[in-house]
Amino acid sequence: MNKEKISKSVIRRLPRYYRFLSELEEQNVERVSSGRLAQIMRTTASQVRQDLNCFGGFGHQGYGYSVSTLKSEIIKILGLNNRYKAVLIGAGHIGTAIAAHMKFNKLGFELTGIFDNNEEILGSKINELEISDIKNLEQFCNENKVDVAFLCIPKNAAPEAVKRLYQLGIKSYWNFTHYDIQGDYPDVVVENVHLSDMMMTLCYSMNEGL
Amino acid sequence: MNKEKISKSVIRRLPRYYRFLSELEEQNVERVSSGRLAQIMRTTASQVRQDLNCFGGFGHQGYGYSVSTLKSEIIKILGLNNRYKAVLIGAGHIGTAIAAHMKFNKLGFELTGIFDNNEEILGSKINELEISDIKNLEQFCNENKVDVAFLCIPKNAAPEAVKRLYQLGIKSYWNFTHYDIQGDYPDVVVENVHLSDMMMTLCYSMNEGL
DNA sequence: TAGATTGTTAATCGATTAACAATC
DNA sequence: TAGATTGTTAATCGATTAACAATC
Repeated sequence: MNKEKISKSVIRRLPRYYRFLSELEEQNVERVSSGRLAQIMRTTASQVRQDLNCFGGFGHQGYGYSVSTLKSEIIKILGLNNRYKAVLIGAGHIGTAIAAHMKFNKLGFELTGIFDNNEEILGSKINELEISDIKNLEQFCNENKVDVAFLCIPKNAAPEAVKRLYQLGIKSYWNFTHYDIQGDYPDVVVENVHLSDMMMTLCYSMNEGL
Repeated sequence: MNKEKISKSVIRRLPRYYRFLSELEEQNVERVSSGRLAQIMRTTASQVRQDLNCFGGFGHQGYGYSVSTLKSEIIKILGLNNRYKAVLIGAGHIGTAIAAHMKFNKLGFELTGIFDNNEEILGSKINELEISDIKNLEQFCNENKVDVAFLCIPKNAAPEAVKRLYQLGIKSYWNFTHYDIQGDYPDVVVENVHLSDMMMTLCYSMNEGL
């Protein structure tokens, strides 16, 4: 694997490679050329080869890429074989949907705890996993190794929650709030999901034709 | 407003300007310089001025930008005063969360219909809005103007659903599935939300330190 | 007026695309 | 061998940052 820092643009394309390679594999396609892959991904063969070459020479001249090898290499690169232990903070609409819907173990994660402060839902279950009182967060994290937190709480509750999580040593976040975690904790890994920003972008695009 | 095509990168930053300007307004801040705004957004003053200048000279030399003017200009640019009529297709975990959680009318939209094929949930309500049988989609869309569809269904149901929606004249989509709409309908406006891709990216970043 | 800060042009940086020799 | 297709270098394109004259 290459030493050079891989650019964010490349990384963001890797899951798409992974998805399309999985499809090809399901269709029992054995090999694929950069040109064909580019077609599927709606990009250029050049980009495909550039991207894949960041990580090593997976291809064979005159042949292309082996679908199964390439797929498993990308799994390794993304680290999907991990089982990072995750806690979900906030079992409201979005949090519940995430907990119930995501196939965590195909994505490198395992959901090990769900926390909320709403007494009405404490004790009820999402996919076998009980919703715990946020008061027990410290105890839980001290007893169980936790790698990452999924933040599905209101924005104004976020600073306090992150403060507690950070103190517990959790430095990776999947952040559905608009709280700017990295602004306060620069050493942290964050993936932001700003659904309302995306809606606004969509709104702009719909306008654009005018 | 400028004729030049505005780049996607700029557009994706507009919601963030909007959010931070709203915050400043709440704090009764009257004016803001590109430098201050850059600090809040964690970018450069240069970028702020370049971005804003795509749309016209909202600033005043030696003074900066008026928070309220700038905010309302960005609302206009994004089109947040619109009430685009939306239907939600699929009232599963994600669909329900979206319907219940998003403040559509602050984001340029109005949710006017929810459709599903699961008989068990037909008739139940999310925020006053009844879940309708997907069989009635055509009838509903013919009787009501619909501008955009939010797709929260499984991937394999997506091609069929989009086919029907497209035939009904709906050419804008907020797409939570992995179905590549633009591949099949190039004239369509799509905003994709690929939550699992984002999880994989997070997984990669967590790995990276190793 | 002097200081601040914009709008805008120029310079830099990074990402994408093209080209082609290497080679299976 | 001939054809296909990679890996990689070079060229292009676009986005970000720097610089500075204009001006409030």
